[in-house]
Amino acid sequence: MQDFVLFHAALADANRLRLLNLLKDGEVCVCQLQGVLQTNQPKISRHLAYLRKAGLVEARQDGKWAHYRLKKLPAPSAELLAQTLAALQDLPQIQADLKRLKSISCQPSQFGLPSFRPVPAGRSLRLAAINGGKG
Amino acid sequence: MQDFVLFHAALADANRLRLLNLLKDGEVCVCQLQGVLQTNQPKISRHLAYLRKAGLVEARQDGKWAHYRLKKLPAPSAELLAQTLAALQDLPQIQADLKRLKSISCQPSQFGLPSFRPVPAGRSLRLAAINGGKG
DNA sequence: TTTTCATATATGTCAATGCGTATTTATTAG
DNA sequence: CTAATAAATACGCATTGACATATATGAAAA
Repeated sequence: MQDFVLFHAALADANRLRLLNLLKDGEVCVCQLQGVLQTNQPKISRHLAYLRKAGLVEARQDGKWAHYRLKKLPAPSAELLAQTLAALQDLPQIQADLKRLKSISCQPSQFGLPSFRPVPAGRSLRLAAINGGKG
Repeated sequence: MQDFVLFHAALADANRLRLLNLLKDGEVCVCQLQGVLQTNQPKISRHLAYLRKAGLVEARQDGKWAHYRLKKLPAPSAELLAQTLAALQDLPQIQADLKRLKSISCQPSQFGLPSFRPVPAGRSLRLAAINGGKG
């Protein structure tokens, strides 16, 4: 019972719904999430931590970047989440978020490029390449 | 967006999930809901009011009794609620609730439940006076 | 090494929510 | 009318959650 309560509580927040929507097609870097939601970084981090504790997402650390993705859920929850995300697609803001995500690469400082370019996120690029042959 | 948030917030409570489950097969009197959940009356009333404001249930007044039922929901929410209720059916407490509902008729005074739970320890002079004066 | 930067967490404040108790409203009975 | 009963609401309190600011951690750069 408590599982259901926590599950729905995790979805009962606009920021978290937007975050989950951004993760629906694969893992995304925190800095991009911040760029899309246009808010301060601790806020993103807190909501991601909430989702992590609720078991809805998991994180992969890659150097100093953290990439989040949806977690594989047990049967009933997986269906519910999928259905919720599907229903959200009608909302203009949700569509705008996805559009914006595509236009934002993983550039932490939004107003100045770092001297390196980690990876233009998403797709099939493997950051493991950087991990293995870093340098 | 806010609709989704309110919807999930309404489902993010064990009492409300149990209440919705009890309503899934048709309208039920408040006094029966109280009998099944075995708790004080204002608690039931408050959660029902919450569900009413969230648009998930509606009430029918019948003399001094109130009967609640699930409200017809717009497409995405209806599916989500149905799926949630279906998933709940696996829980022992949810099954027990339904079973008890069938065995309870609409006669509130039978349950012997006060509208509030009296203080356990002696020391409440007013309550003692009332109880003593009556009996 | 130190600095820089991306992310996480600690802290303090404020609003929302849930609870138990008490009271009020509305309806029926005498 | 008064009394009794079903349900809703008001009140005080404790817990939770969201937020902004500040600080800590940890990895890469210089």
